[in-house]
Amino acid sequence: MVAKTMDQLVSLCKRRGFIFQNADIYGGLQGVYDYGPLGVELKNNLKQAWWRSMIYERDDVEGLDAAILTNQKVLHYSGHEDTFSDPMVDCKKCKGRFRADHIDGKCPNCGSTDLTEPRPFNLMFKTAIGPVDDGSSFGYLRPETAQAIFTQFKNVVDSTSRKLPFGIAQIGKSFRNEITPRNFIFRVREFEQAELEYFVMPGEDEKWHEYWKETRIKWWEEQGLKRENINIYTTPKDDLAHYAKACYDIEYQFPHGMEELEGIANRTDYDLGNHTKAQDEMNLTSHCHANSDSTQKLCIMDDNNKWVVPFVIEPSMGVDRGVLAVMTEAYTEEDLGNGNSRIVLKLKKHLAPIKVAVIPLKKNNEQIMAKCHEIKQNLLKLGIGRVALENTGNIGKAYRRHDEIGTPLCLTVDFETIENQPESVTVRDRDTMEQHRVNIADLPMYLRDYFNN
RNA sequence: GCGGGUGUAGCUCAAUGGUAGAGCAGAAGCCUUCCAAGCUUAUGACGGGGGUUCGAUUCCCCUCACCCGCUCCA
Repeated sequence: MVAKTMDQLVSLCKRRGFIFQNADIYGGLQGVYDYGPLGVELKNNLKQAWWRSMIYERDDVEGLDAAILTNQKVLHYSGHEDTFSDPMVDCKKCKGRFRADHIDGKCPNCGSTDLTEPRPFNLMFKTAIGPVDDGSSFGYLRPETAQAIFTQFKNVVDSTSRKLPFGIAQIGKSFRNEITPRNFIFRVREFEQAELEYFVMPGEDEKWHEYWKETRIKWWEEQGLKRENINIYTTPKDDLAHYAKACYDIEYQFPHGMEELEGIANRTDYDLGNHTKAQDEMNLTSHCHANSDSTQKLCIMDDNNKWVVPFVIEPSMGVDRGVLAVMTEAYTEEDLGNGNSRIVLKLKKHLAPIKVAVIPLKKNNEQIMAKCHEIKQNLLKLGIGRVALENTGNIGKAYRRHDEIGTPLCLTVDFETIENQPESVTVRDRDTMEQHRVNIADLPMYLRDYFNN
Protein backbone atom coordinates (compact mmCIF):
# COMPACT_ATOMS: atom_id res chain seq x y z
CA MET A 1 0.00 0.00 0.00
CA VAL A 2 1.30 3.45 -0.83
CA ALA A 3 0.71 6.71 0.93
CA LYS A 4 -2.62 8.26 0.09
CA THR A 5 -3.20 11.94 -0.19
CA MET A 6 -6.31 14.02 -0.16
CA ASP A 7 -5.61 14.82 -3.82
CA GLN A 8 -5.77 11.14 -4.73
CA LEU A 9 -9.11 10.80 -2.99
CA VAL A 10 -10.53 13.99 -4.49
CA SER A 11 -9.46 12.83 -7.93
CA LEU A 12 -11.01 9.40 -7.51
CA CYS A 13 -14.19 10.92 -6.14
CA LYS A 14 -14.63 13.13 -9.15
CA ARG A 15 -13.42 10.65 -11.76
CA ARG A 16 -15.71 7.89 -10.62
CA GLY A 17 -18.67 9.95 -9.49
CA PHE A 18 -18.54 9.85 -5.71
CA ILE A 19 -18.33 13.52 -4.79
CA PHE A 20 -18.44 16.73 -6.81
CA GLN A 21 -17.99 20.35 -5.93
CA ASN A 22 -21.34 22.05 -5.63
CA ALA A 23 -22.17 24.51 -8.44
CA ASP A 24 -19.06 23.30 -10.21
CA ILE A 25 -20.03 24.89 -13.52
CA TYR A 26 -20.29 28.30 -11.85
CA GLY A 27 -16.98 28.08 -10.05
CA GLY A 28 -18.29 26.31 -6.98
CA LEU A 29 -19.64 27.37 -3.62
CA GLN A 30 -17.20 27.38 -0.75
CA GLY A 31 -17.57 24.51 1.65
CA VAL A 32 -20.43 22.81 -0.18
CA TYR A 33 -20.20 19.47 -1.97
CA ASP A 34 -22.60 17.17 -3.79
CA TYR A 35 -22.66 13.40 -3.71
CA GLY A 36 -22.64 11.75 -7.13
CA PRO A 37 -24.09 8.43 -8.30
CA LEU A 38 -21.70 6.28 -6.27
CA GLY A 39 -21.28 8.70 -3.39
CA VAL A 40 -24.97 8.71 -2.60
CA GLU A 41 -24.94 4.91 -2.43
CA LEU A 42 -21.91 4.87 -0.16
CA LYS A 43 -23.28 7.55 2.11
CA ASN A 44 -26.69 5.89 2.30
CA ASN A 45 -25.04 2.59 3.17
CA LEU A 46 -23.06 4.20 5.97
CA LYS A 47 -26.15 5.92 7.34
CA GLN A 48 -28.09 2.70 7.09
CA ALA A 49 -25.40 0.85 9.03
CA TRP A 50 -25.58 3.51 11.73
CA TRP A 51 -29.39 3.47 11.87
CA ARG A 52 -29.39 -0.28 12.03
CA SER A 53 -26.91 -0.43 14.90
CA MET A 54 -28.59 2.39 16.81
CA ILE A 55 -32.22 1.44 16.40
CA TYR A 56 -32.93 -1.97 14.86
CA GLU A 57 -30.32 -3.85 16.85
CA ARG A 58 -31.23 -2.18 20.13
CA ASP A 59 -34.38 -2.04 22.21
CA ASP A 60 -33.85 1.34 23.83
CA VAL A 61 -33.61 3.86 21.00
CA GLU A 62 -36.25 5.54 18.85
CA GLY A 63 -35.77 7.45 15.60
CA LEU A 64 -36.67 10.98 14.62
CA ASP A 65 -36.52 13.07 11.48
CA ALA A 66 -37.05 16.69 12.40
CA ALA A 67 -37.11 19.86 10.32
CA ILE A 68 -34.05 21.84 9.35
CA LEU A 69 -35.73 25.22 9.69
CA THR A 70 -35.56 26.10 13.33
CA ASN A 71 -37.60 28.39 15.53
CA GLN A 72 -35.40 31.18 16.82
CA LYS A 73 -36.45 30.51 20.39
CA VAL A 74 -35.01 27.00 20.22
CA LEU A 75 -31.57 28.33 19.44
CA HIS A 76 -31.95 31.18 21.86
CA TYR A 77 -32.60 28.89 24.81
CA SER A 78 -30.12 26.27 23.62
CA GLY A 79 -27.38 28.85 24.01
CA HIS A 80 -26.45 28.89 20.35
CA GLU A 81 -27.42 32.49 19.76
CA ASP A 82 -24.90 33.47 22.41
CA THR A 83 -22.07 31.16 21.56
CA PHE A 84 -22.43 30.80 17.82
CA SER A 85 -22.52 34.51 17.18
CA ASP A 86 -19.32 36.07 18.38
CA PRO A 87 -18.26 39.65 17.75
CA MET A 88 -14.75 39.47 16.34
CA VAL A 89 -12.00 42.07 16.08
CA ASP A 90 -9.02 42.05 13.76
CA CYS A 91 -5.59 43.34 14.72
CA LYS A 92 -4.52 45.70 11.96
CA LYS A 93 -0.87 45.19 12.80
CA CYS A 94 -0.41 41.42 12.98
CA LYS A 95 -3.67 40.50 11.17
CA GLY A 96 -4.79 38.24 13.98
CA ARG A 97 -8.48 37.76 14.71
CA PHE A 98 -9.94 37.41 18.17
CA ARG A 99 -13.24 37.26 19.95
CA ALA A 100 -13.96 40.78 21.20
CA ASP A 101 -15.01 39.51 24.61
CA HIS A 102 -11.73 37.65 25.07
CA ILE A 103 -9.45 40.67 24.85
CA ASP A 104 -9.49 44.08 26.47
CA GLY A 105 -8.63 46.45 23.67
CA LYS A 106 -5.17 44.97 23.18
CA CYS A 107 -4.03 42.35 20.71
CA PRO A 108 -3.00 39.23 22.66
CA ASN A 109 -0.60 38.35 19.88
CA CYS A 110 1.46 41.48 19.30
CA GLY A 111 0.11 43.87 21.94
CA SER A 112 -1.05 46.43 19.40
CA THR A 113 -4.10 48.52 20.21
CA ASP A 114 -4.78 49.22 16.53
CA LEU A 115 -7.85 47.01 16.25
CA THR A 116 -10.91 47.08 14.03
CA GLU A 117 -14.36 47.65 15.45
CA PRO A 118 -15.99 44.43 16.67
CA ARG A 119 -17.96 42.87 13.85
CA PRO A 120 -20.64 40.23 14.31
CA PHE A 121 -19.57 36.87 13.09
CA ASN A 122 -22.53 34.61 12.93
CA LEU A 123 -21.88 30.94 12.61
CA MET A 124 -25.56 30.18 12.13
CA PHE A 125 -27.44 30.66 8.87
CA LYS A 126 -30.37 32.96 9.36
CA THR A 127 -33.22 32.99 6.90
CA ALA A 128 -36.41 34.94 6.41
CA ILE A 129 -39.56 32.94 6.97
CA GLY A 130 -42.68 34.04 5.16
CA PRO A 131 -43.06 36.37 2.21
CA VAL A 132 -41.91 39.59 3.85
CA ASP A 133 -38.18 39.88 4.29
CA ASP A 134 -38.05 42.83 6.67
CA GLY A 135 -36.25 41.03 9.48
CA SER A 136 -39.38 40.67 11.57
CA SER A 137 -39.81 36.97 10.93
CA PHE A 138 -36.81 34.74 10.71
CA GLY A 139 -35.51 31.34 11.65
CA TYR A 140 -32.24 29.52 11.51
CA LEU A 141 -30.98 26.54 9.64
CA ARG A 142 -30.17 24.18 12.47
CA PRO A 143 -26.50 24.17 13.51
CA GLU A 144 -26.93 20.69 14.96
CA THR A 145 -29.61 18.04 14.75
CA ALA A 146 -29.59 17.62 18.51
CA GLN A 147 -31.91 20.48 19.46
CA ALA A 148 -35.00 18.99 17.83
CA ILE A 149 -34.43 15.82 19.81
CA PHE A 150 -34.58 17.87 23.00
CA THR A 151 -37.56 19.95 21.93
CA GLN A 152 -39.43 16.80 20.84
CA PHE A 153 -38.40 14.91 23.93
CA LYS A 154 -41.84 15.08 25.54
CA ASN A 155 -43.67 14.02 22.38
CA VAL A 156 -41.43 11.02 21.92
CA VAL A 157 -41.68 9.96 25.55
CA ASP A 158 -45.46 10.32 25.53
CA SER A 159 -45.90 8.38 22.30
CA THR A 160 -43.51 5.52 23.10
CA SER A 161 -43.79 4.99 26.88
CA ARG A 162 -40.04 5.10 27.35
CA LYS A 163 -38.23 4.84 30.67
CA LEU A 164 -34.64 5.73 31.43
CA PRO A 165 -32.23 4.92 30.03
CA PHE A 166 -33.33 5.38 26.45
CA GLY A 167 -32.25 7.30 23.38
CA ILE A 168 -33.52 9.24 20.40
CA ALA A 169 -31.51 9.02 17.19
CA GLN A 170 -31.55 11.24 14.16
CA ILE A 171 -29.69 11.62 10.89
CA GLY A 172 -29.88 14.85 8.96
CA LYS A 173 -28.38 17.99 7.56
CA SER A 174 -26.91 20.74 9.70
CA PHE A 175 -25.46 24.08 8.70
CA ARG A 176 -22.64 26.16 10.07
CA ASN A 177 -21.18 29.25 8.54
CA GLU A 178 -17.64 28.04 9.11
CA ILE A 179 -14.96 30.67 8.94
CA THR A 180 -12.75 28.38 6.93
CA PRO A 181 -14.19 25.35 5.17
CA ARG A 182 -11.22 23.15 4.35
CA ASN A 183 -9.99 19.72 3.54
CA PHE A 184 -12.54 18.52 1.00
CA ILE A 185 -15.66 17.22 2.77
CA PHE A 186 -14.05 17.35 6.21
CA ARG A 187 -15.07 20.85 7.23
CA VAL A 188 -18.02 22.11 5.23
CA ARG A 189 -20.87 24.54 5.69
CA GLU A 190 -23.64 22.10 4.90
CA PHE A 191 -23.09 18.71 6.41
CA GLU A 192 -24.87 15.68 7.69
CA GLN A 193 -24.89 14.46 11.24
CA ALA A 194 -25.93 11.22 12.81
CA GLU A 195 -26.68 11.92 16.44
CA LEU A 196 -27.94 9.92 19.35
CA GLU A 197 -29.13 11.64 22.46
CA TYR A 198 -29.11 9.01 25.15
CA PHE A 199 -31.06 9.95 28.28
CA VAL A 200 -29.90 8.54 31.60
CA MET A 201 -30.46 8.99 35.31
CA PRO A 202 -28.27 11.73 36.75
CA GLY A 203 -25.35 10.05 38.44
CA GLU A 204 -25.25 7.27 35.86
CA ASP A 205 -24.02 9.63 33.15
CA GLU A 206 -20.32 8.91 33.50
CA LYS A 207 -20.88 5.18 33.28
CA TRP A 208 -22.88 5.59 30.09
CA HIS A 209 -20.35 8.00 28.69
CA GLU A 210 -17.75 5.23 28.89
CA TYR A 211 -20.20 2.71 27.47
CA TRP A 212 -20.90 4.81 24.39
CA LYS A 213 -17.25 5.54 23.82
CA GLU A 214 -16.49 1.82 23.62
CA THR A 215 -19.63 1.04 21.60
CA ARG A 216 -18.85 3.65 19.02
CA ILE A 217 -15.21 2.65 18.60
CA LYS A 218 -16.39 -0.88 17.93
CA TRP A 219 -18.89 0.35 15.34
CA TRP A 220 -16.24 2.29 13.49
CA GLU A 221 -14.09 -0.79 13.38
CA GLU A 222 -17.03 -2.63 11.84
CA GLN A 223 -17.09 0.02 9.14
CA GLY A 224 -13.55 -0.94 8.24
CA LEU A 225 -11.47 1.57 10.19
CA LYS A 226 -8.39 0.03 11.72
CA ARG A 227 -8.05 0.60 15.45
CA GLU A 228 -4.48 1.80 14.94
CA ASN A 229 -5.81 4.68 12.84
CA ILE A 230 -8.25 5.74 15.55
CA ASN A 231 -7.36 7.94 18.48
CA ILE A 232 -9.47 8.84 21.48
CA TYR A 233 -9.00 12.41 22.53
CA THR A 234 -10.28 13.62 25.86
CA THR A 235 -11.19 17.28 25.61
CA PRO A 236 -9.55 19.39 28.32
CA LYS A 237 -12.07 21.11 30.60
CA ASP A 238 -11.15 24.54 29.29
CA ASP A 239 -11.93 23.61 25.71
CA LEU A 240 -15.34 22.04 26.27
CA ALA A 241 -18.32 23.26 24.27
CA HIS A 242 -20.80 25.41 26.16
CA TYR A 243 -23.12 22.46 26.73
CA ALA A 244 -20.68 19.77 27.80
CA LYS A 245 -19.33 18.49 31.08
CA ALA A 246 -16.95 16.06 29.41
CA CYS A 247 -16.22 14.98 25.88
CA TYR A 248 -14.37 12.26 24.04
CA ASP A 249 -13.45 12.73 20.42
CA ILE A 250 -13.06 9.72 18.21
CA GLU A 251 -10.30 10.89 15.92
CA TYR A 252 -9.21 9.30 12.69
CA GLN A 253 -5.99 9.49 10.74
CA PHE A 254 -7.30 11.44 7.75
CA PRO A 255 -4.97 12.34 4.89
CA HIS A 256 -4.64 15.84 6.38
CA GLY A 257 -4.03 14.63 9.91
CA MET A 258 -5.53 13.07 13.02
CA GLU A 259 -8.88 14.81 13.34
CA GLU A 260 -12.31 14.41 14.84
CA LEU A 261 -14.71 11.97 13.31
CA GLU A 262 -17.22 11.79 16.11
CA GLY A 263 -17.74 13.59 19.39
CA ILE A 264 -19.18 11.82 22.41
CA ALA A 265 -20.28 14.47 24.86
CA ASN A 266 -21.80 14.41 28.29
CA ARG A 267 -24.34 17.21 27.88
CA THR A 268 -25.66 16.76 31.42
CA ASP A 269 -29.12 18.27 32.03
CA TYR A 270 -28.13 21.43 30.19
CA ASP A 271 -30.34 21.02 27.13
CA LEU A 272 -33.55 19.66 28.62
CA GLY A 273 -33.01 22.11 31.46
CA ASN A 274 -32.78 25.02 29.06
CA HIS A 275 -35.91 24.03 27.18
CA THR A 276 -38.12 23.01 30.08
CA LYS A 277 -40.68 25.12 31.83
CA ALA A 278 -40.83 25.25 35.61
CA GLN A 279 -37.04 25.21 35.81
CA ASP A 280 -37.14 26.09 39.50
CA GLU A 281 -38.81 22.79 40.32
CA MET A 282 -36.33 20.64 38.41
CA ASN A 283 -33.21 20.65 40.58
CA LEU A 284 -31.09 21.48 37.58
CA THR A 285 -27.35 21.11 37.91
CA SER A 286 -26.51 23.20 34.84
CA HIS A 287 -26.45 26.93 34.40
CA CYS A 288 -29.47 27.33 32.17
CA HIS A 289 -31.14 30.28 30.50
CA ALA A 290 -34.21 31.33 32.40
CA ASN A 291 -37.03 30.09 30.19
CA SER A 292 -40.34 31.89 30.14
CA ASP A 293 -41.55 30.54 26.80
CA SER A 294 -41.55 26.74 27.03
CA THR A 295 -44.92 25.14 27.54
CA GLN A 296 -43.74 21.69 28.61
CA LYS A 297 -41.87 20.09 31.47
CA LEU A 298 -39.05 18.11 29.89
CA CYS A 299 -38.62 15.53 32.56
CA ILE A 300 -39.79 12.12 33.54
CA MET A 301 -41.08 10.65 36.77
CA ASP A 302 -38.65 8.47 38.67
CA ASP A 303 -39.64 5.52 40.85
CA ASN A 304 -40.35 7.82 43.77
CA ASN A 305 -42.73 9.96 41.73
CA LYS A 306 -40.19 12.72 41.58
CA TRP A 307 -39.46 14.75 38.51
CA VAL A 308 -36.07 14.05 37.05
CA VAL A 309 -34.42 15.88 34.20
CA PRO A 310 -32.30 13.19 32.56
CA PHE A 311 -28.65 13.65 31.78
CA VAL A 312 -27.72 13.27 28.14
CA ILE A 313 -24.88 11.35 26.56
CA GLU A 314 -24.46 12.34 22.93
CA PRO A 315 -22.52 10.34 20.36
CA SER A 316 -22.50 12.67 17.37
CA MET A 317 -20.95 11.57 14.13
CA GLY A 318 -20.15 13.55 11.03
CA VAL A 319 -21.59 11.48 8.20
CA ASP A 320 -19.48 13.20 5.56
CA ARG A 321 -16.41 12.71 7.70
CA GLY A 322 -17.38 9.07 8.01
CA VAL A 323 -17.54 8.75 4.24
CA LEU A 324 -14.12 10.37 3.99
CA ALA A 325 -12.72 8.07 6.68
CA VAL A 326 -13.95 4.81 5.18
CA MET A 327 -12.73 5.90 1.75
CA THR A 328 -9.35 6.87 3.17
CA GLU A 329 -9.05 3.52 4.87
CA ALA A 330 -10.22 1.59 1.82
CA TYR A 331 -8.07 3.33 -0.77
CA THR A 332 -5.34 0.93 -1.78
CA GLU A 333 -2.83 0.91 -4.57
CA GLU A 334 -1.48 -2.51 -5.43
CA ASP A 335 1.50 -3.45 -7.50
CA LEU A 336 0.55 -6.34 -9.76
CA GLY A 337 4.05 -6.80 -11.15
CA ASN A 338 5.21 -6.28 -14.74
CA GLY A 339 4.70 -2.56 -14.34
CA ASN A 340 0.98 -3.01 -13.71
CA SER A 341 -0.82 -1.60 -10.74
CA ARG A 342 -4.38 -1.15 -9.69
CA ILE A 343 -6.33 1.06 -7.34
CA VAL A 344 -8.72 -0.88 -5.15
CA LEU A 345 -11.31 0.58 -2.83
CA LYS A 346 -11.41 -2.14 -0.21
CA LEU A 347 -14.68 -1.06 1.33
CA LYS A 348 -16.56 -3.37 3.64
CA LYS A 349 -19.10 -5.08 1.43
CA HIS A 350 -22.09 -3.59 3.25
CA LEU A 351 -20.76 -0.14 2.32
CA ALA A 352 -19.92 -0.83 -1.31
CA PRO A 353 -21.98 1.37 -3.66
CA ILE A 354 -22.40 -1.49 -6.11
CA LYS A 355 -22.61 -4.99 -4.68
CA VAL A 356 -22.34 -7.01 -7.86
CA ALA A 357 -21.37 -6.08 -11.40
CA VAL A 358 -22.65 -8.29 -14.20
CA ILE A 359 -20.18 -8.14 -17.07
CA PRO A 360 -20.41 -9.47 -20.61
CA LEU A 361 -17.22 -10.98 -21.90
CA LYS A 362 -18.18 -9.59 -25.27
CA LYS A 363 -20.73 -6.82 -25.49
CA ASN A 364 -21.64 -7.17 -29.15
CA ASN A 365 -22.87 -10.71 -28.69
CA GLU A 366 -26.64 -10.63 -28.37
CA GLN A 367 -26.90 -13.89 -26.50
CA ILE A 368 -24.37 -12.86 -23.90
CA MET A 369 -25.98 -9.46 -23.44
CA ALA A 370 -29.42 -10.98 -23.09
CA LYS A 371 -28.12 -13.35 -20.45
CA CYS A 372 -26.50 -10.45 -18.58
CA HIS A 373 -29.78 -8.57 -18.46
CA GLU A 374 -31.60 -11.64 -17.26
CA ILE A 375 -29.09 -12.34 -14.49
CA LYS A 376 -29.09 -8.74 -13.36
CA GLN A 377 -32.87 -8.61 -13.08
CA ASN A 378 -32.94 -11.85 -11.14
CA LEU A 379 -30.22 -10.76 -8.73
CA LEU A 380 -32.05 -7.54 -7.94
CA LYS A 381 -34.81 -9.61 -6.40
CA LEU A 382 -32.37 -10.79 -3.74
CA GLY A 383 -32.43 -7.37 -2.13
CA ILE A 384 -28.68 -7.32 -1.59
CA GLY A 385 -28.35 -3.78 -2.89
CA ARG A 386 -27.37 -2.27 -6.19
CA VAL A 387 -26.51 -4.68 -8.98
CA ALA A 388 -25.00 -3.01 -12.02
CA LEU A 389 -24.87 -4.16 -15.59
CA GLU A 390 -21.39 -3.25 -16.80
CA ASN A 391 -21.13 -2.41 -20.44
CA THR A 392 -17.63 -1.25 -21.19
CA GLY A 393 -17.03 -4.12 -23.54
CA ASN A 394 -13.55 -4.82 -22.28
CA ILE A 395 -13.29 -7.31 -19.51
CA GLY A 396 -9.99 -6.10 -18.07
CA LYS A 397 -11.15 -2.49 -17.94
CA ALA A 398 -14.39 -3.51 -16.33
CA TYR A 399 -12.54 -5.32 -13.57
CA ARG A 400 -10.24 -2.35 -12.94
CA ARG A 401 -13.14 0.04 -12.91
CA HIS A 402 -15.00 -1.99 -10.33
CA ASP A 403 -11.85 -2.41 -8.25
CA GLU A 404 -11.63 1.34 -8.09
CA ILE A 405 -15.21 1.86 -6.95
CA GLY A 406 -15.11 -1.03 -4.51
CA THR A 407 -17.49 -3.53 -6.08
CA PRO A 408 -16.94 -6.75 -4.10
CA LEU A 409 -17.96 -9.21 -6.79
CA CYS A 410 -17.92 -9.27 -10.57
CA LEU A 411 -19.93 -11.90 -12.45
CA THR A 412 -18.80 -12.49 -15.99
CA VAL A 413 -20.98 -14.03 -18.65
CA ASP A 414 -18.80 -15.75 -21.24
CA PHE A 415 -19.25 -18.17 -24.15
CA GLU A 416 -19.28 -21.10 -21.80
CA THR A 417 -22.30 -19.55 -20.08
CA ILE A 418 -24.41 -19.65 -23.21
CA GLU A 419 -22.99 -22.80 -24.76
CA ASN A 420 -22.76 -25.26 -21.86
CA GLN A 421 -25.23 -26.75 -19.43
CA PRO A 422 -25.81 -26.14 -16.63
CA GLU A 423 -25.40 -22.42 -17.21
CA SER A 424 -22.64 -20.88 -15.15
CA VAL A 425 -20.74 -17.63 -14.74
CA THR A 426 -17.37 -16.74 -13.33
CA VAL A 427 -17.32 -14.93 -9.99
CA ARG A 428 -14.34 -12.69 -9.35
CA ASP A 429 -13.34 -11.44 -5.93
CA ARG A 430 -12.29 -7.79 -5.69
CA ASP A 431 -9.54 -8.23 -3.13
CA THR A 432 -7.95 -11.50 -4.25
CA MET A 433 -8.77 -11.19 -7.98
CA GLU A 434 -9.45 -14.91 -7.87
CA GLN A 435 -12.37 -16.32 -9.78
CA HIS A 436 -14.29 -19.52 -9.99
CA ARG A 437 -17.36 -20.77 -11.79
CA VAL A 438 -20.74 -20.81 -10.12
CA ASN A 439 -23.88 -22.26 -11.62
CA ILE A 440 -26.48 -19.59 -12.26
CA ALA A 441 -29.04 -21.66 -10.37
CA ASP A 442 -26.81 -21.47 -7.29
CA LEU A 443 -26.19 -17.73 -7.45
CA PRO A 444 -29.00 -16.60 -5.11
CA MET A 445 -27.78 -18.88 -2.34
CA TYR A 446 -24.16 -18.03 -3.05
CA LEU A 447 -24.72 -14.26 -2.93
CA ARG A 448 -27.00 -14.33 0.11
CA ASP A 449 -24.35 -16.23 2.00
CA TYR A 450 -21.67 -13.87 0.84
CA PHE A 451 -23.45 -10.64 1.71
CA ASN A 452 -25.07 -11.77 4.94
CA ASN A 453 -21.92 -12.44 6.87
C1' G B 1 -12.26 37.03 7.34
C1' C B 2 -6.45 37.63 7.40
C1' G B 3 -1.43 35.98 5.47
C1' G B 4 0.94 32.61 1.74
C1' G B 5 0.32 29.34 -2.63
C1' U B 6 -2.47 27.29 -6.85
C1' G B 7 -6.11 27.42 -11.11
C1' U B 8 -4.81 24.69 -19.05
C1' A B 9 -10.16 18.91 -21.65
C1' G B 10 -13.61 14.25 -16.95
C1' C B 11 -8.40 12.84 -14.82
C1' U B 12 -2.86 13.57 -15.07
C1' C B 13 0.28 16.83 -17.46
C1' A B 14 2.75 20.04 -21.70
C1' A B 15 3.61 24.49 -24.65
C1' U B 16 3.13 29.74 -25.96
C1' G B 17 2.45 37.86 -26.03
C1' G B 18 -0.07 35.78 -32.25
C1' U B 19 -6.71 32.13 -30.04
C1' A B 20 -3.40 25.44 -27.36
C1' G B 21 -0.69 19.43 -27.63
C1' A B 22 -0.53 14.49 -25.34
C1' G B 23 -1.70 10.10 -22.36
C1' C B 24 -5.66 7.99 -19.91
C1' A B 25 -10.96 8.21 -19.14
C1' G B 26 -15.81 9.00 -21.53
C1' A B 27 -19.19 8.26 -26.50
C1' A B 28 -20.17 5.31 -31.24
C1' G B 29 -18.33 1.11 -34.10
C1' C B 30 -15.23 -3.52 -35.51
C1' C B 31 -13.15 -8.04 -33.11
C1' U B 32 -15.18 -15.79 -29.75
C1' U B 33 -11.56 -10.51 -25.90
C1' C B 34 -10.80 -13.09 -18.46
C1' C B 35 -7.48 -8.65 -15.66
C1' A B 36 -6.79 -1.01 -18.24
C1' A B 37 -4.93 -5.14 -25.89
C1' G B 38 -5.74 -3.20 -31.02
C1' C B 39 -8.04 -0.34 -34.90
C1' U B 40 -11.81 3.37 -36.85
C1' U B 41 -14.90 7.68 -35.90
C1' A B 42 -16.75 11.76 -33.42
C1' U B 43 -16.33 14.83 -28.94
C1' G B 44 -13.61 17.76 -25.37
C1' A B 45 -9.89 22.99 -21.90
C1' C B 46 -6.88 28.17 -20.90
C1' G B 47 -12.13 29.23 -13.47
C1' G B 48 -14.98 34.17 -14.25
C1' G B 49 -14.79 39.60 -15.26
C1' G B 50 -12.05 43.97 -16.43
C1' G B 51 -7.45 46.41 -18.00
C1' U B 52 -2.58 47.09 -20.80
C1' U B 53 -1.66 45.71 -26.01
C1' C B 54 -2.54 45.67 -33.01
C1' G B 55 -3.30 41.00 -30.39
C1' A B 56 -3.56 37.83 -23.75
C1' U B 57 -4.01 31.39 -21.75
C1' U B 58 0.72 34.12 -20.95
C1' C B 59 1.53 40.79 -18.04
C1' C B 60 -1.66 43.83 -14.35
C1' C B 61 -6.22 44.41 -11.27
C1' C B 62 -10.74 42.42 -9.28
C1' U B 63 -13.55 38.15 -8.31
C1' C B 64 -14.57 32.80 -7.58
C1' A B 65 -12.77 28.14 -6.01
C1' C B 66 -9.09 24.88 -3.99
C1' C B 67 -4.49 23.95 -0.93
C1' C B 68 -1.16 25.51 3.61
C1' G B 69 -1.18 28.48 8.36
C1' C B 70 -4.65 31.50 12.16
C1' U B 71 -9.50 29.88 13.54
C1' C B 72 -12.90 25.75 14.08
C1' C B 73 -14.95 20.98 16.00
C1' A B 74 -19.56 16.79 13.18
